[in-house]
Amino acid sequence: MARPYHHGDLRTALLDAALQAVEAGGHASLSLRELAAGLGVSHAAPYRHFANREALLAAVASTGFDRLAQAWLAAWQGAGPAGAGPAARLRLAARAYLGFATERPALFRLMFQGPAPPGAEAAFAGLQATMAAALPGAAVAVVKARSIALWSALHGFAWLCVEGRIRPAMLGPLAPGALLEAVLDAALGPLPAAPG
Amino acid sequence: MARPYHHGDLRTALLDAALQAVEAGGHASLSLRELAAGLGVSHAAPYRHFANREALLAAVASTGFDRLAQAWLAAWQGAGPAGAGPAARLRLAARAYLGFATERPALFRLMFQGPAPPGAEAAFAGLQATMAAALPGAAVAVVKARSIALWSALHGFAWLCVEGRIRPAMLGPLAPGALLEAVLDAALGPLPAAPG
DNA sequence: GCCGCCATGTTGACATTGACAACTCGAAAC
DNA sequence: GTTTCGAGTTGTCAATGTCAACATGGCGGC
Repeated sequence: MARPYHHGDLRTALLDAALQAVEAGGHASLSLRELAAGLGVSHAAPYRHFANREALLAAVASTGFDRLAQAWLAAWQGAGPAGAGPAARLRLAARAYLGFATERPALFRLMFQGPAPPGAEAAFAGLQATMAAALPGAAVAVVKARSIALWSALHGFAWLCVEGRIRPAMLGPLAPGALLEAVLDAALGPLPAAPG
Repeated sequence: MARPYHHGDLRTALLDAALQAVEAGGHASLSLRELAAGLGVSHAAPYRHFANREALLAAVASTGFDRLAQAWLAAWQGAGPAGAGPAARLRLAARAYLGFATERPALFRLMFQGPAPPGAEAAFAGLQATMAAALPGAAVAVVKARSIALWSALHGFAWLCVEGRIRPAMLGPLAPGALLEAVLDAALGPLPAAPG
């Protein structure tokens, strides 16, 4: 069965393969030629679908943001014991953010480097919407400030973990679980309790 | 005046040039050959002093951590109105961290990518020492947890700013200055007031 | 049913780069 | 004065991103 001249859906095939390659070896070692060879097309075929290497990586990063936003919203909407208050749900979403980063470290690294790909702002908008729901009646400026503070703390902790910058030797008597809770407390800040 | 066969101090010359090149164009576009040509040596000369490109970049990152630690300690030790309490001094140090990141964005990006270069842990140790001074009598585990929470929040905010992920359009009615203060408040957390 | 268009792939080429091997220079040690 | 060896050079190779020129074949218009 000879391959047809036209691949059929090379664009999505490239995206899938690139995502896999990034997760496997990091975006730095991704080679367009290797990718093309793996899909059985010539080394210049990818240029029919992406202007250059950077554009392909940006597309991969974009799908990463879609997944991250999805994970965040799923944790916020679906989960938690019935009747859990916004504070508890926000904490679950924050855990989802950290879980995403630690489960897909290479994708996470790619997502937050270079110019923001499409989807990045939408992901933050999701975070902000949940923060608004957790702070009923708060002023817009307050919600935005708290959202960025939360995002910063979560992102910083995730990044430092993913890059291996928080070494067990640095923790001393502090248990990793306790550290996680302390970081979450600081990141989330004061929140109103669950409504009775 | 013919150049002597031996450069004299090629290693430090390479480090200086690499630092400049990184700050000018980012570490991704740094080329060993270009660097060597700029210093008037052959394209293979750098390999006598650094195992590979990565090793040179790691050395640059290491000096970056030295400077960051220095900036942090200087802000903590030297500055502030006389008699300022630990909380105010810690806030100044935090501002110094953010200032470092925004003034040398490309170096900052390099420093926090890949394996931690020598000097990275010492820089964090400096942060932790100041936190310990700002929380007199606190348990070691508490100091460590608070230090990492502070580091995470600062680093996350700095990174998002440096990468242009916090766009003015996202702020709405929130003034940038107010955002900075809010992030600092959240990052620093509750601290004891200045001693009478 | 035939034909031409053009998106999609292919081949070929080029410059750049990181990296290694083999050679050479010259300053310092003896 | 000779030797040694760190430091720099030349030459080379493979891999890669990118572009230009060409080939293919499916689809719409006739």
